[in-house]
Amino acid sequence: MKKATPPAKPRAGSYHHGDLKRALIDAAIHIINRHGRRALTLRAVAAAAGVSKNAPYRHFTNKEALLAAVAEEGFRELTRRMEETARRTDDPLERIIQESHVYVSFALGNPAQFDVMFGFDLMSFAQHPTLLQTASVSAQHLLDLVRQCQEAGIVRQGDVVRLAFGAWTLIHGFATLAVNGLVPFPIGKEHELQEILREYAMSYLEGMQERT
Amino acid sequence: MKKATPPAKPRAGSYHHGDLKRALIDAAIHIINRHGRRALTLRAVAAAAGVSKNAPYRHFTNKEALLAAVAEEGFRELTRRMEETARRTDDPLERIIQESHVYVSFALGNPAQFDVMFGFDLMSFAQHPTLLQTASVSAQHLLDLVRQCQEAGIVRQGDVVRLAFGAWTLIHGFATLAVNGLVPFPIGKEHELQEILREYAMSYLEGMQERT
DNA sequence: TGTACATCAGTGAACGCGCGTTCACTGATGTAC
DNA sequence: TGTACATCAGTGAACGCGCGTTCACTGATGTAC
Repeated sequence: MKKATPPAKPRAGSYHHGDLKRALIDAAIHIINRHGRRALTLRAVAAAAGVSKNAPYRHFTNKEALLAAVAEEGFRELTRRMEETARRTDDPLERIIQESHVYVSFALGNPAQFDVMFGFDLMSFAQHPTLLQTASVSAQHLLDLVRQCQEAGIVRQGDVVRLAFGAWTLIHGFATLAVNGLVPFPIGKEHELQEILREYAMSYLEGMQERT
Repeated sequence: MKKATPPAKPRAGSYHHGDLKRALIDAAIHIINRHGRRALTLRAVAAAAGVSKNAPYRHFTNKEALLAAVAEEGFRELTRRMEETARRTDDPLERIIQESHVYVSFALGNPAQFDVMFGFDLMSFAQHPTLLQTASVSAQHLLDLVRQCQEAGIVRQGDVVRLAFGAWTLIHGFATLAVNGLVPFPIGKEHELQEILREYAMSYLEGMQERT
């Protein structure tokens, strides 16, 4: 079962519903992850939140705005999980391996949301500044991670953006293909996924060591 | 300008249109790449092919079938370009670098089609056997490539599927992120894209060398 | 070679549905005096 | 503390549109005799 991030403050002193905006976002995330992108209609979201079909317009100017909120919440949750994982160890190598796992797990557990987060057709990042900002926090986290690897001598010196983007590329590609069921070997069990990601991360990092 | 793959045999002795099926697929590809996924409606495709809005039903059982054809044609074209590139050199290292470039270029040039090719929500591969088969030809091509690298001693021995999938993962991730405009450095010019892909491919292959 | 018939690619009109969105409203809550 | 008013979250009905799909048809082509 998926629990909403922090308890979402019931805000006792609120108007009728309590915190409908929050409830709508949660409902939208639930629907999109369970039933796919096409099932995400404003009507369905409103119904799931137990509210009439045009109530959402009090909180979102239109459907796209709700979708942007779904994506934004996705980035926030992803960052939260990665940071939580980072706190568990000091070893930057282990961090990068564990966080790769978190990234792919998030994608597998929230396939359609993940798709929206990186879907260019449905909306453009530029039009949703807070989304852009939230997404760049995730990116920044990765950047820091790679910088730590550089400092620890695991990864060679050089443009950290290029190095980090390479790592992201690998993990993001894995996540994308995994979501679409295109991984040609079993990753259903936790340890299988762990193992293969460890292998890939190690290989990538080896390739990223100082060149002779 | 995009030319249909081979001249698509006008089939002079055909009924009214000549080869409407082919024309519909071409029109669909044109529309989806130019105006995005949402603009791809059967009506628009029919209109673009200069035919009434229900004529497509003579050739496709429904919209999803047309979409599957669009995806299939994408894999066919991608494979064609990769094979063409492979023919230009005997050096497996150079092949893998050049074909990476072809892969990403295809994605950038045909963003929405690329999206459909790997979009799980709109259809499931399993329901379209010929699509699955065409896609696996692309996969097989990559597998052969990595095997050649093994034989040339560029890549270590071991499970070729795992090694190849890792490479795919990297390139596919790059393509996906590039399509969404998320690459944090310029790749607009040909040589910029070439250069960064060469860097990544080299790093990946270094990581894939024999381990001590 | 000519006629009668079968086939089937493409037509035109229409159906029905689900959707995002708008409008005029209601009624609960917060606030000024 | 009590009353009058303003605010605004949520309602119910309806609009209008675009879409996929169906239906009965038409008319060009291929084929049998």
